[in-house]
Amino acid sequence: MAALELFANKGYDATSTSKIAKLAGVSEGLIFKHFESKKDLLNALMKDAESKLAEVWWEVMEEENPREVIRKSINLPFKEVDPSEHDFWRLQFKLKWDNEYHNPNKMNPLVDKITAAFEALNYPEPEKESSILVHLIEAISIEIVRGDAASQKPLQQFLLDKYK
Amino acid sequence: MAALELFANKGYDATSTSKIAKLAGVSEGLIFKHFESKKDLLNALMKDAESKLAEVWWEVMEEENPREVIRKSINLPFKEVDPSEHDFWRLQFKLKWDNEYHNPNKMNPLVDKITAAFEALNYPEPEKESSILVHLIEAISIEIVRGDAASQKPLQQFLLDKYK
Amino acid sequence: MAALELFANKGYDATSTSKIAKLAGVSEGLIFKHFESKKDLLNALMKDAESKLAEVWWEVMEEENPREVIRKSINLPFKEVDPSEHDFWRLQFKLKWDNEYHNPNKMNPLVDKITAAFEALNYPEPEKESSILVHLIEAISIEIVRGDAASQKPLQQFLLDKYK
Amino acid sequence: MAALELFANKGYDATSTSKIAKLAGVSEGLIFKHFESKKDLLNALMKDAESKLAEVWWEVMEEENPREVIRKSINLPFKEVDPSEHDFWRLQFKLKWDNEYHNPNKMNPLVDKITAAFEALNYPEPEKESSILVHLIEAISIEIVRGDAASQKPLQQFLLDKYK
DNA sequence: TATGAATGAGTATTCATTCAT
DNA sequence: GATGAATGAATACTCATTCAT
Repeated sequence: MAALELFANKGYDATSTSKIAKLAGVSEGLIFKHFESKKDLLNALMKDAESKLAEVWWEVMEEENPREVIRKSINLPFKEVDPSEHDFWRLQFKLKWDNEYHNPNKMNPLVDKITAAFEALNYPEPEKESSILVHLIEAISIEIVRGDAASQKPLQQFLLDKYK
Repeated sequence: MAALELFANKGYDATSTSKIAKLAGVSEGLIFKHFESKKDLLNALMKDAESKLAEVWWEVMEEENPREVIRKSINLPFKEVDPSEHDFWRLQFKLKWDNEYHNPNKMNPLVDKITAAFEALNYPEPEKESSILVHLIEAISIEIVRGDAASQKPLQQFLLDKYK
Repeated sequence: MAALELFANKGYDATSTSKIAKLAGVSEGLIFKHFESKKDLLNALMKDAESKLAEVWWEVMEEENPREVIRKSINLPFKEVDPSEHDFWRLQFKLKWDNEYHNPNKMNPLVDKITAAFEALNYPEPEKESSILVHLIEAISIEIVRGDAASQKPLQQFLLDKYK
Repeated sequence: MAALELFANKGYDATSTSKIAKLAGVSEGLIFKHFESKKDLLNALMKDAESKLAEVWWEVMEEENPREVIRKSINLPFKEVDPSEHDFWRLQFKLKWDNEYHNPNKMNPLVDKITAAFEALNYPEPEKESSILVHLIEAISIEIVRGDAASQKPLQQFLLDKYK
């Protein structure tokens, strides 16, 4: 959608409803028939963030074999997605900087899953191992949704080997 | 300065020049005597980013001993700084999302230095090792300037041990 | 009707067609099937003002006995009416302030009838007597439709005595 | 002022800030440097209503002789005023219909003063006499500020004689 | 150096009205 | 007869910027 594209690229505050309307090819008034306010439009866009995260994490979360949990986690950022999805995720990461939208516990389920995997594999400090791996997954994801997949690709195999 | 505080907390677009003036306790007109435009004010704030980076990296960059390079790099995010500096760095990281201000090569000197260190230590894939360590350093820095130093602190010793 | 209630309470300009539609429980489009425009809706509401006035005045106008004319005129504002009618009359009085709807001759028939009565009773200045009594009738009516019947009630008998 | 003129003639809701600005020959923005909001502008206009009322009533209120109190009260609506003042008073009367601005006790001081006068003159029902006279004064005032002074003028002497 | 009055373009949002279904 | 999607113009208000003092 037009709003998603603009919010993701210019930011929420720098995107006027008139620009959204123009890009979407509709009248400005129509936006406010669909959404109570500009903020509400953003909220609607963010609404399915949780379910989308769950969907992306699905493969990891249902995995029982700890070694596979690690492997699949590392692969997460490298999944090929419809590039239009990048807008969505870019907006997600951007809003981490907006206190109103930042939920520091959002990654917890994944962190816990990976921690359990490291535990099962008898790593001496599973929480810290997990914390670091999740940092890496996020950092790589950010570079990729920002458009720099090429520079990150080589890290995939490298990490897979490292954590084998 | 007032502008830095507001830009860092609310974002550039959500911060009006009138709010800056009010918080700074000066007239709105005065701002435009000092800076040509609001953008110019932001630029001035960002101006010393490079020199500040260099300053922060100084210890690392002048180090000759590769093992020490790694150690000092890991310690970078944990340096105690005047908390007012957090505004500055928070703004830096925030603007990474603004294409106009994002310079993907900003980290290069540090990356190169760390790569050379890993090379000297005969790591088989020094570039990738370096790339990953820098990702971690950035990820940890972000959490810290966002206000969550506590959760990151334990990672310091853990990383120091891991890379010893 | 919903429009009458809103026009009478909030005023014509402060009442949007969407609020009317919502209160009436119909679609906004429907309003414009029934009325050409918002103004036309107001006109329709005002349409029967004249006939309603005539109806209210009926008792007075058909009276032959001058003393009875005066008595019945004084009683006019105190007639018990369906309180939903207050919306109608409140709107009437409110629109007196709108030049487009103010008709300074609206009261003429009543004024003339009362003047004739005072004449028949040999009052020396029947026009002025009439003018004043009509002022009083209107002033009392206004207070009553505005919701303050209690404070006006005592004036009824007082005036009846005064003009006996 | 421009706002007063428009509010008095078209009504508060029917008067846009852009029309006010245009009539006043200033930019729309300037209005909001002087007043926080359109409502605040109206409030500012109404602010001195009380002091103006007191000023107009002054002659009556300070009078000791009851006969003179009545006489001066009757004369109140007929005082020659700068016709620009009519805008002010027209707005006052108009806002009586706006619950937010209607203060039913506004007339109390005058009512009380006149009641006392009728009492001193041994009228049997001073409150009702007062109530009626104040109704008349208001009704006449309304006609005059609405622009119909001519039709009301003859009532002045008539009332003076009646209450002598 | 500093103020504060002034502005034109822009903001989110609401409005009365239209029209295809 | 009725709906609901759609719109262009208007609304109250904010913005970054200018300039006389």
